[in-house]
This record gives sequence, structure tokens and C-alpha cells, in this order.
Amino acid sequence: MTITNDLFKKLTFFSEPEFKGELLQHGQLLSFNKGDVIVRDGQYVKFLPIVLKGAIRVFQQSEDREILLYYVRAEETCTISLAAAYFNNKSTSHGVVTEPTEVLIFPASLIEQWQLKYPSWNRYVMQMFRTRYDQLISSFQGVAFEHIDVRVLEYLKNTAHNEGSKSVCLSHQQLAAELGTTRVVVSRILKEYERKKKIKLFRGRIELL
Amino acid sequence: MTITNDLFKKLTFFSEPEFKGELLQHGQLLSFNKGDVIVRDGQYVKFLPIVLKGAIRVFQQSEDREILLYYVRAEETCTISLAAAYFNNKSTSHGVVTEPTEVLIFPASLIEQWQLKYPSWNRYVMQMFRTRYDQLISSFQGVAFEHIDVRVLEYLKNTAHNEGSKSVCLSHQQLAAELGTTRVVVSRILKEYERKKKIKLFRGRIELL
DNA sequence: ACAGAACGGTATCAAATGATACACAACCAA
DNA sequence: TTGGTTGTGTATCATTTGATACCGTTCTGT
Repeated sequence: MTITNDLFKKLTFFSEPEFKGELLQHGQLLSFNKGDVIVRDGQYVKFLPIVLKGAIRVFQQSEDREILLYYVRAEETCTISLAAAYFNNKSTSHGVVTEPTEVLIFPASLIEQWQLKYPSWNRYVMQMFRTRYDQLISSFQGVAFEHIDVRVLEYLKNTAHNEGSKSVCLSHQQLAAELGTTRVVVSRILKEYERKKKIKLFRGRIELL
Repeated sequence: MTITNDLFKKLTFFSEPEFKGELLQHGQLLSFNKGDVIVRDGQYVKFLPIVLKGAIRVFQQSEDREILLYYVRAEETCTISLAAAYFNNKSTSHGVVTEPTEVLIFPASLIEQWQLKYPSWNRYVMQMFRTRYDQLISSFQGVAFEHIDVRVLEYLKNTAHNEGSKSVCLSHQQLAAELGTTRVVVSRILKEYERKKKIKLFRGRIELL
């Protein structure tokens, strides 16, 4: 896609014509495939990405497990990159592309000056921080207070709802990675929920009843 | 304390004289005592507080347990209040004063317009979001991946270090509340650490060796 | 067509954490 | 001084989650 007004059909958040001009001037379009690593833990962030299409999965990793932080979808940016870029610090998590993805990137040095010049950009930044913070608080609360079986069901319901579907397509291994537990625990819990007639299990897919 | 230039001896972050004037004009000084509730979960935030002196403990609560999010100390604000206030939403956690505290509050409606007018305020807001974000990410990682005994020791070391002391003054019950576990688990773990000569236990106080 | 990889389910055992109870010591307010 | 409260430590048991292993089925790449 050429970097033209098509861009602003995908980025409806920004309103100032001059700002759009600067985005065109300083921005660079990149395409990624599933599996590409966008952000690495411990890495400096020089450019801020805004997703135009597709998704980036942002997560934390320990020696033998990982856990989902959030997904960056169309019109969103990665707040950890934003926070890191703003103060020229390192990222504190990983970001991997989960489906074909198009991204607009621009130098991180522009973040602050744009905040002072363009209210819609400032509002966007605050909105991103706010949304992620709420998501993170919610996840934190789940991990701290809820049993893993409850979290499994909540995840399935939320994901199905967000996709406007009754099914969720992912393996037990993937679900375990999202929630920071092991594949065997997930298989055990899902089988129990199937016995209780809350879900129906297929290979690579889980249907909510 | 009268709201004069004394204020800016405690708020060194802001540099624009005009901004200082607006803080004096719109700000209001309040004092609180230990135990006072500043923020309630589910409550709208109309005013943003900046702590001048003292501390506010911000935490989440479930039916029978709670867990620390962060402490708001001098020159800091509560990011959850900030996020809630900015978009006129409800707070997602509780804030309670832990020692005699002085706070400057001003209407939340001023946050955004000040961001556009005063770079030091904008930088402050971003800094607050960034700091809290990092803290939350770190706490999340601990809860998700680390055993409770490791988290106990980390908490004690961090707290002692932040206070420039070798001791931490708090009960087992309070430590349990900070970490989202039970008093019995904490007593058991601390006793074991004492046996391993990593700490020394006193009533209401824990000394690091 | 076939070998290897991936997925799912179950079994068994261990470790970690939570629940409940109780006893004792230290502290504090009257 | 004293009674009540708070704090601490231990015991016992239950539940939850993790580790390891194994087996059978399905899928995929050559």
C-alpha cells in the first residue's frame, strides 16, 4: 500500500491535517509475517509502531513459561514500547506478530513534541496508556486472586465475545501460554468443563455452550 | 502550610512560572490521617491528588484478600486516579493513607489542557504512567512466575533498600496483604528464612541479615 | 505413502498454598 | 494491674497446580 490518504482510512483517530502531514513525512510502512519478532525484552525502542492491520502479541517470559500481556490490534500501539521509547529505556517484554500485519513506524523522538502540538495525538497516547493499564490491572487481579480454572473460562468467554463467535481457535498449548500455566493443566481443566457441559472440545478449537 | 512558594520546594518537577501560578490558583491543599480512604474502587475521580508529604497505599481487593499495587509518595500522583480522571471513568482500586499526608488536589478537567500548555506537566504525567506501568509489569511477572517465598524475600529487600534500612517494620498480616496471600503462609515462610539465617524476626519487625 | 511432529488425555506423584484451629507471648488502654 | 487485642508459630488437612511419563490420534511435509 502506498503511504497516502489510504492510511487515514485506517487511522481515524487523528484529526489535524498538519499532523497527518507529519505522519506521512516521518512515517514508514512495514509489513510483517506471523512469527516475526517486533519487540524484544531488554531492547531499546527507537521507533514507535502503530498497527494498521493485523496483530502483535505482547507477553512476558520466564525460564519455562510465558504469559500474555495484551494484543496490539489495528489503530493501536504497544504501550510498553511507547513507555520505553519516550524515556529512551529498554522494553520489558516481547512482541510477536500473530498474523500478517502492517505497521506504521516513526522515530520515538517525535512522541513528546507531537503531544504538545497535536491534541489528538496526545489524547491517543493517554488513551493507549489508559486502556493497557486497565487491561493489565484486570489481568493482575485475575492472576492474584482467581484459580486457574476460572481464568481459563474467562479467557475463552472474552475471546469468543471479542471475535463475535461461539468458538475459540487455539490449542491447549497456546491457551496455556496465554495464561502462564502448563498444557497438561489446561487439558485437564478443559476436559472437566466438557464433562460439565460448559464447552465442547475439538482439536485446535473450543466451542462455548 | 499556606499555599505559597513553600509548595514549590516540595514540587520541584514543574518549571513554568505560569503553570505554578495555575497550580496555586486552582489547587487546594488537604491533609489526611492514617487510615483515611482517598480513592474507592468504582468511584468517579473528579480531582487529581499530588502527594506533597506522606504516603497513600493503592491496592486491589477480593472477597477475602488484597494485594498491593503501589505506594504514592511525595511528588507523585495516583496513576489509576489519573487514568480514571482523564476519561471521567471510575477508579479500579482502593487508596488509603498510611501516614500523615498532605495532598494538593485540582480539578481533573485541567489535566489535558495543561498537557498542551506546559511541557513539564506533560512530562510529569508520562513519567507517572511510565513508572507505574513498569511497577505493575514487574509485580505481574512476580505473581505469575515466582513462588510466594521468593516474592516475600524480594519484597523485604526492596522495602529495606528503599528506606535505607536493614529492617522492615510491618506485621506478618500486613506483609500477607501486600503480597496477596495469607498470614499463616507468611509466618511459615519467614520462620523458615530465619532458620536459614537470612532474616531475624521480631514482633512487628523483620531484620535482613 | 509414510515418518515425524503436534496435539490431547490420562495417570501418578510432588510441591506449594490455603483453610482452620489452637496456644502462647507481647502490647495497650482503661 | 488487668483484660482484651494483636501478633506469631505450629499442626493438620485439603486443594490446587506443576512435573513427568506415556499412549493414541491427527496433521503435515517430503
